[in-house]
Amino acid sequence: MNKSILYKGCLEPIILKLLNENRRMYGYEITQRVKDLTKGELNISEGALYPLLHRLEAEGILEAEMENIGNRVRKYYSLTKDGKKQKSAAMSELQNFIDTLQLLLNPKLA
Amino acid sequence: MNKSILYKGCLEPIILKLLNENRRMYGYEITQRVKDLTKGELNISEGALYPLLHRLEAEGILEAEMENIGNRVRKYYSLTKDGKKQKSAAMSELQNFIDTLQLLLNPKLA
DNA sequence: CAAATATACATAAACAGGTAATACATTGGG
DNA sequence: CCCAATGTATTACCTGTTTATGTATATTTG
Repeated sequence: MNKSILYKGCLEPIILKLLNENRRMYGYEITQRVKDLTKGELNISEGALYPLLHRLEAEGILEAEMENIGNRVRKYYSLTKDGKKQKSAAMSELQNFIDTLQLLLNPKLA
Repeated sequence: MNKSILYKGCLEPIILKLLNENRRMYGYEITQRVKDLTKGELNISEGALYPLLHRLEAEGILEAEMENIGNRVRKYYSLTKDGKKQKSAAMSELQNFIDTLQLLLNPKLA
């Protein structure tokens, strides 16, 4: 039905991966990067993104620094030391998930 | 966190695929088959499975026939003609989802 | 120059699809 | 004889989304 529901639970590992590769990013930048990387397939909504970033910051997985760009404020996020461990765990979980799906879709190649 | 949440939305296409390959299956059989195929990784809970089977039957995607096995009753499900179309749609959605995830995990191979 | 669009963050309500627990009944093995 | 496995089913709850709304600045376009 609604294919976007498939992405439930994927957002966190995606963000951790992007932050691992890019050192620091701000929210809007993440949405655009993801849209770009997925050729428009995946559009992260703000209602999903910002609460998640706040939660990850509260959990000590991310740390944030504000920066003024003209009259605007940007909030840059980056991985903490804990976040890097968390990132590895999240990535292998996601990889495992994909592998398991592949087992289901194509048992013969297992 | 909870990796099982990743599988949200995957249950329907998985069931349609299994029924497409096996002509007819009953609920418990589906849970065991999935557990088997995924080497114990994915355990479908009854609270997820039965409501979904009922919904798909109500939507005309599946049809059911009861069968007595000794003193027990089994409910076999199979795809309707509509269900076979639905199955194709669901499978390509799931494949697209996996491809998109791969784009995110490994942009260089895209 | 006004209007539309893009940038940028944030929050609340509603929703969907799960989990976990519970229930009930039959069957087979130790 | 009890307990695990088989088999269908329902319910309360949880979680991570979507959708809608709000605020504000910057840039493009007719």
